[in-house]
Amino acid sequence: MTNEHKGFCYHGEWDDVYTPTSAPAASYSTTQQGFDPSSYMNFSECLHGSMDYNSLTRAFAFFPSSSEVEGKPGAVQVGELGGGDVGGNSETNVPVTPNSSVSLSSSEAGGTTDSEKLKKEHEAKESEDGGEPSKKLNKGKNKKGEKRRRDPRFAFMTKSEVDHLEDGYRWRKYGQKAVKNSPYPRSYYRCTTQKCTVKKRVERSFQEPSIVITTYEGQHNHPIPATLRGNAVTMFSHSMSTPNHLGSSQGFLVHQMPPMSNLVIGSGYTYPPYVNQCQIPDYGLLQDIIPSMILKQEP
DNA sequence: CGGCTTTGACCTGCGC
DNA sequence: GCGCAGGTCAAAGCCG
Repeated sequence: MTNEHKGFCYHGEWDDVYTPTSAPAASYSTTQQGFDPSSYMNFSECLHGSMDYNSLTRAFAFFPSSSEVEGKPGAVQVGELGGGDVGGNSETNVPVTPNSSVSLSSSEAGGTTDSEKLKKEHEAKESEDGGEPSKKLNKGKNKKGEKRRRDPRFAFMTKSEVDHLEDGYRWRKYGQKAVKNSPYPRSYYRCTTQKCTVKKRVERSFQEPSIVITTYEGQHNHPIPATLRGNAVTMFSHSMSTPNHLGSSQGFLVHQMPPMSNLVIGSGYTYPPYVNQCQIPDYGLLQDIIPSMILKQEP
């Protein structure tokens, strides 16, 4: 069988989860302007702590569309990205790409938008953080009544017949849930490395069952285990960082990033919700980009 | 026996 | 306040 990397990718923070069952009110579109190849990083860097998630936004482009969110490929829902806390990754001091631009849909341009709503939610959360915790987890976690922290995340879509794609790390499945309006369950994985809190969710698009949506949450604080088959990570890293591949991949960079001027990394850490999503709209030659590590084929 | 998956129960957040 | 859905826990079972 064959697996293709679908190339959709986004990253964000907790609530900006891709949820095939929920439809956002607003849609965003991005322009197709210049791209700086030097801003690319490889996938292993994405997964590893050597790269921060904001860099990822520079490495990919993204294109969330509300009309596509209902489980279609490349459809993502982005939510709040603020919060000032990125799961302890306060080192996210990312150089800003100056000449990015974005064109927003009318729903974004005026009136009450998702971003506004999310901003309000963000403000509510901030006020909540500053005040009394309204609710507490009481299952061992958050024993001190701390509000649950949410790590930055990114996700990508992969055309694959296998749900759990090899990415170089070792994962332990800790849960599986049925997803509303989807016949396919969502699986929850944790990195098995001690003290590594990275999680990932794997689900299958119910509209395109061949597409696997993988959402990573958090950053690995350890090297990739040396148990990879065929040094796949190296291959992947090379592929992902080779401009020729990018150039030949038929629109790997079709979509441009939103204005980075809105991207404030650090203490402020506010940027528009869509900034953290990225998508590779063309699925054609992504096998050039994605190595066998991810595109591994099952017998 | 250790590591992993499965699965039901439980918890949290959110919308109505 | 209630119900729903997502997320997590943890016991039980499986497998090498």
